[in-house]
Amino acid sequence: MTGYDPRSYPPVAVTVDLVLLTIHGKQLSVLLVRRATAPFEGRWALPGGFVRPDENLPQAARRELAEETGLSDPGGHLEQLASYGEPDRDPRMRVVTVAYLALVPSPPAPVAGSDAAAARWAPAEDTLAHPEELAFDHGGILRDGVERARAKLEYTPLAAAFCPAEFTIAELRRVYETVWGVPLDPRNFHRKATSTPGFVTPTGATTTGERGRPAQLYKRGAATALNPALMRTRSPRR
Amino acid sequence: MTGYDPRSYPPVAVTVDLVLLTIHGKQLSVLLVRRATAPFEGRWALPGGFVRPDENLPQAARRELAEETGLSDPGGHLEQLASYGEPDRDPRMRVVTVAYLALVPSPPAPVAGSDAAAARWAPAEDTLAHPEELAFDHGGILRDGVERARAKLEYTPLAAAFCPAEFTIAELRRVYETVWGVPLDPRNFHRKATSTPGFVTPTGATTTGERGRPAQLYKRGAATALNPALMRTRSPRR
DNA sequence: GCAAAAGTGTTCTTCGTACACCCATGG
DNA sequence: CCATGGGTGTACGAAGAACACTTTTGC
Repeated sequence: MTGYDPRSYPPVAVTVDLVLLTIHGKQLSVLLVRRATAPFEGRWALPGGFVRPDENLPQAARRELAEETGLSDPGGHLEQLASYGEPDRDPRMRVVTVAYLALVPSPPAPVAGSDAAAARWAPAEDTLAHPEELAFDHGGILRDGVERARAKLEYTPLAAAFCPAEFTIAELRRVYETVWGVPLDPRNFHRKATSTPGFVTPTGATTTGERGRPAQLYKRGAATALNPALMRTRSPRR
Repeated sequence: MTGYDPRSYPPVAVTVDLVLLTIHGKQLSVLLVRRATAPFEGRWALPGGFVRPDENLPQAARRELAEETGLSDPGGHLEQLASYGEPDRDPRMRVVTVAYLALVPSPPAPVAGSDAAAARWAPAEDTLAHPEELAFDHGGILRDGVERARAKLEYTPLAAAFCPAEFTIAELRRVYETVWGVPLDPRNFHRKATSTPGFVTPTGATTTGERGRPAQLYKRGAATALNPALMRTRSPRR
C-alpha cells in the first residue's frame, strides 16, 4: 500500500442502499423506487442515497428509511447487509454502496417518495425472478437481503420485526410461513414460540371481534437469539 | 438525495481491512502489522489498504491476503465481514473500510510484510482483551470477525479452512475446541463429523508415525452449510 | 348448533450426551 | 505389555413432528 495515496485516485462515492421488506397481505414485499434521473432513468431500484460527510453509515441508513417510509421511527429492524463495489456498477463514477436490510411492520405508511419519481411495494418473489430489471446491481443486493432475512428468522426473534407492537402467535406464524413459503403446524409453532425464552412476552390483552377463539396478545421479548432455533427445513417422519 | 452531488463532497476513500485468523499451536491467532506511518505510527493494526480504481472489493481483499501471507493462494476461506464508516475513524480524511474475514491453515508462511514495518501473529484472546491498543477502530472490527468465525463454525464446514488440505477428525475437533474455547467429546465429535453429509470426505490415506492408532485422513466436503449444525452451547445432562 | 381459530396433551421418533468398550500403533 | 490416541456400540433423556382433542368466540 505504500506509494498509494488515495487522494491521487479518481474520486470514489459511498452510498447506502436499502432492502426494505415488509409483509403485504400474503406476500413478502420489497420497496422499490422509480429512478427519476439517469442512469437507469425510469427503472425500478432499491431506495438509497449518498452518505453525507457528517453522518456515519447507520445514520445514513436510518435517514433513508425515515425518508422512504415517511416515519421518523417506523419500528422494525435495521441491520447492515453487505457492501458492493464493482468498479463499473455505476457508469457515472466509482460508487461503493453499503446495503442495509430493514424489516418493518405491514405497510408502515403510504410511501410518499420525496425525491423518487414513484415508489411501490413489489412482491419479493416476482422481483427476485427478474433481478436484471432492477437498476445497477440491485437485483443481487435484493437476493442477498431476502436470503439474509430468511436465514435470520431461524435463529433470531427477528420475525417479530414484521409485526406491530402487539401481535398474536398466529400473526407471528404467518410471518414465518410467508417469508419461508412453507406451511407450519399452528399447534407446534404455538408451543415453540411461547416456550422459547425471551422470544415473546404476553401483554395480558386478547384479540376481539375476530372469528374463532380470541388470541393472547404478545410483544417482542428481550432475546436477541433464539435457542433452540426454529426449523426451516422440514424433516418429515419416515 | 436530490440536490446532493457527491462530487461536491470532501473526498472519501475506501479501504479493505483483513481479519486474518489462523490457529497457532493451541491458540486462535490474528495477524497484526505495525504501522510504519502516521496516524497511529508504531501501533499494531489489522492489515489493509486502499481499494484501487480497477479492482473490486474481493480482489482487493485477496490482494491484501496474498501480500500479507506471501502466498498467491494461501488456501482457507475469505468472506466479507462488514463495513465501518464513522466520519472520524481516520483523522486524515473520510475513510470507509470494508472488512474481510480470512481463515487460513496454521502458519501459512513466514509473514514478510513488504510494506508494514513488522507483522506478527497475536493471540486473539489477548488482543480482544485490549481492543483499544489497536489502531483506528480495528479493535471493534477484530471483535466482529472473531464473533463471526465462532458463529459460522456451528452451521458451516468452515472449520476445515483452518486445516491443511488433508486432515484428521481430531485436528478438525481441535479447531473447534480452540476457536470456541470448550472441550468436545472426541467420540461424539467423530461420529458427528463423519455422519454429517458433505462435511468431510475420506481420502483413504491414514496418518503414520504418530502416537496411538493411525487416523483416517479427510479432505473438505462439498457442503456449504452443516445440517444438522454442531452445538456450541453445552447442554449438560440434568 | 356449527364453523373457525386458539390452545393443550400425548405418542412416536430422532438425535445429542455420556460413557463403556474395542482397535491399532509406538516404545 | 502398556500407554496413547482412533473409532464403535449403547443407554438415557430432551426435543421435534404428527395429530387427537378441548376451549372460546362469531354467526
